[in-house]
Amino acid sequence: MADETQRERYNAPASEQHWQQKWEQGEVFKTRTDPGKPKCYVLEMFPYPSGRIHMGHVRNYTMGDVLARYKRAKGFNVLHPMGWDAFGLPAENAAAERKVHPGKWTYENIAAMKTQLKSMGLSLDWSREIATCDPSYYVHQQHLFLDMVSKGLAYRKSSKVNWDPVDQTVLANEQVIDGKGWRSGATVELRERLQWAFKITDYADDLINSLKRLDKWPEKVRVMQENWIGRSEGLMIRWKLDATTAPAGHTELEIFTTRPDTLYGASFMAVAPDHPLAKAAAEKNPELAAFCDECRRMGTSAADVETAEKKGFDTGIKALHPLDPNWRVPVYVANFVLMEYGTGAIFGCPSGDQRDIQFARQYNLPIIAVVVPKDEPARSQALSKIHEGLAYTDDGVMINSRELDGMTPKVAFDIVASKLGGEKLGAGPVAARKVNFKLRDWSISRQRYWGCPIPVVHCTACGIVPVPTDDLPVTLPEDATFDMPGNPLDRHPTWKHVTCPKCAAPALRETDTMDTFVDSSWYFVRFTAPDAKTPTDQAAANYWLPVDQYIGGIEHAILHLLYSRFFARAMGATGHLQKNLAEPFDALFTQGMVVHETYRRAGIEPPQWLLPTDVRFEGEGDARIATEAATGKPVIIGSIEKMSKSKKNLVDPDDIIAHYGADCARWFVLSDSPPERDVIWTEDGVKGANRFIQRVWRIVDDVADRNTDGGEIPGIYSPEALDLRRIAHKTLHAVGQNIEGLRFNVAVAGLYELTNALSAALQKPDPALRVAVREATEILVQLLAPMMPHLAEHCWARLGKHTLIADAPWPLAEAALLIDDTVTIAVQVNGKRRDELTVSRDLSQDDLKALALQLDTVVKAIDGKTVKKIIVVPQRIVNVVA
RNA sequence: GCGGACGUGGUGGAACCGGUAGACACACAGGACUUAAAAUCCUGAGGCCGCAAGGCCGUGCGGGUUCGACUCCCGCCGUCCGCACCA
Repeated sequence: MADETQRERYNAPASEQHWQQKWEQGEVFKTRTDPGKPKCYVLEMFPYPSGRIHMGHVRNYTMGDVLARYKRAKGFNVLHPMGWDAFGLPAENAAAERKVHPGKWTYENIAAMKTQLKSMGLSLDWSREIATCDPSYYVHQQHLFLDMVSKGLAYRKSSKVNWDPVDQTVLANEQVIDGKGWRSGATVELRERLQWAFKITDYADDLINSLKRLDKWPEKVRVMQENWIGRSEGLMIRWKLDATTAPAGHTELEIFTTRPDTLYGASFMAVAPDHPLAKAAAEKNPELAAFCDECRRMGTSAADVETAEKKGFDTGIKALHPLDPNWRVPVYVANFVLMEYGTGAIFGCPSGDQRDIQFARQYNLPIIAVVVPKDEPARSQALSKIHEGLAYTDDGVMINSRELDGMTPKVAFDIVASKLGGEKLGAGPVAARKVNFKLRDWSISRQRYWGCPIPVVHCTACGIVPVPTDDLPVTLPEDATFDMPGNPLDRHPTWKHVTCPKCAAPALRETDTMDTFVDSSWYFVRFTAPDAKTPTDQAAANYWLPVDQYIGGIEHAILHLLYSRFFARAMGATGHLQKNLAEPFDALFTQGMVVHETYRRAGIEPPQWLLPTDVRFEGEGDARIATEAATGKPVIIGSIEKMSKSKKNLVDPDDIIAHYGADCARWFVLSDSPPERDVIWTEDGVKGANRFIQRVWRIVDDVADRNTDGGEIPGIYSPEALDLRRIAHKTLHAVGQNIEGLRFNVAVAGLYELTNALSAALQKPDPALRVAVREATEILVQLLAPMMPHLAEHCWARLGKHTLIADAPWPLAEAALLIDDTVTIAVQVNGKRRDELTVSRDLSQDDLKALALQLDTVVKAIDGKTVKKIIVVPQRIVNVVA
């Protein structure tokens, strides 16, 4: 037996390199489509090739890898691919700043990050690697695009677009945050432009309804998507305008409402400043025109909206109430009415809407309560609140509403809908039921170089002509310039000048490229057949899809996931995927961030942040004192925040892997914190993980030294051996369950327990334990394998195995060992724990009751009172009620 | 404002379907080994009272249901996140 001083420490960096080579040489993780085997598609959101991986990547890919390796061991044919979301602005910014071509920059970054990912020992099938910037990928995207054009799912529309004056590009609504560009932070302007868009609104209903079926998605994400799509049922109502007051040509005003039941509470109409009626009225009214301009200038940021007053301008126009033509309602232009939603016009019922009541109070408009609680005193309270300016928006009964009085709002809604639906205004009905969505079509045109070219040609004679399939891909020109703002493709001297594919006349190429969200909306499909000549290989797609477990950050909860869901449907409609697939991701998991303390120089404003590696610490716990390593000057230990370049609270995965090894980093990010929550990166935690690795190695080395595998399996195990076997098999069972449920932190805790039990057993010289120790050690190593694959391989070899643990099947737990012969049962008196009993598990309830009642502690607690009843929960508890 | 999640020791957290709260880890304290340190091993620890045995309290707060509540229900308080004038 090697004594402790002789025993070599586990050399992680050397071992890890060795085993990574073995895996690569054996093509261990190469996946083939095999309909004979059950499949499991594990996918982590692919990275943007920024240049270096960060701890967030380490956490994300480790989680996926644990699941992938586990499923492999369980006998699944696992697809676990990796690629690069490689188009996007940073490459162009780098080109402008450093005079390096975006392609060169991107591919160099990919090479660097690929090396880093490989050093993590992930069980990836690198033969399926995809880079979305590669023509071999985007050629298929161009095919998909043209097929979507022919199905009407991609179309051009003139629309107001969000123009980012700094990035010189159009932004999707989703990329505008509080009125500012999501990348540049510049205030976004509105411009009219012809844009390519995807008809995601065609699927609005399906996208919202299908959310119900996604029961393995976080509730939070489903709710976010539901809110984003924003379905509401209501009524379109056309109001006749009083001809003596309305501008010429305007005879009616159509509004959308979800509350037609409150029509008798109407006290005003309001239109958006950009509404045609507002514009027409403004033509003859300079004051109104000025008001509309002022509204347009008003910020739309959250802060602006919150503080902004409800402002309006009475146009003098009157609308005729649809339920009473003698009732004239004034039409205002109001700053809180949005042109983009509904018809850009509303009717205001102040008593039932908080915005309306504010508006009405400001302009002295009538406030008529129409819905109030059915019974007192709630009704009086609601009425007085309305009087104070608080709208009543809950359910109740109709009042002040003539024929609707006494009805519920729901019934009133239906009555109004059918009444007005049956009446005519001109050729059409006065009102019609309508479902409205907040979701807009997805505008994909970007005035950028580093994106997928939109494969169409503009011909003066033929209009928009698709590039013929044989001419695809339309590739990006290499010799673009990046030294000025604007679109490099548009100012390229020759690229856009082509002949029309239809009439051969000189024509112009489309110079817009696609939003990079398009690239990531179908990459998971391409992974199933990355070399197919067509965008998809149906057989492969049918076998592999949907993705069984998708793992990524919550920041993609809305856009990426919604777009991917749309693409699955659009690809079904264009024949690239089976139609009934629809949902691309069966289960979704959103992992938490990696966070770290922040450090800054003391007494300096604005803050000067320091890297953790530049700070020295003295003392422990709360008494820690930090100084700057280089100068010895005091450093303030700040709050724990998401690792970011700006706060410099970064830990470089490369440093950790070089020093402690990938397994250590992997183990750390899996430990302690539940995977959906943030994990705090600490040096102590990493050291703890490293201690555990060394401890496992010592145990395995020790067990191997003792050569215990020669032992005969005894007919009867000693009680101690049986205990160890029980712990091993119970842990085996629990770790499997916990990995499947992605409760990695709980799995880790179980592995610590098994390790503790094993070290305790090793301290005992009992030879009867040898076989059980050997068995428990092998189980431990196999359970560690998905999480710390290199260490596990090393231990496996040390235990004399000549195969890779990566190829070893997951061990089977012996069912008999999962059940204890004896159980410890808590004994309560009146629900308070007083004692415990260790008894045979099949002891009868009556015997158990008798035993419990004999306990001194129980007798004392009963204190002579009559025992009323005794509750026995088998194998858990006895509760004496006295 | 609307929607969602969460609240457990010094810290991260565990606790199956309502059944012994605090597993496991970090930090801490004490001890062993060592000339010393590191490494390793052992022990202790929710709070209060007590030498101890033991007792009382205890999962944000207040109620309720139950033989029994971290878990279920009602009402508060607090933290975090998402959306935001969506008619």
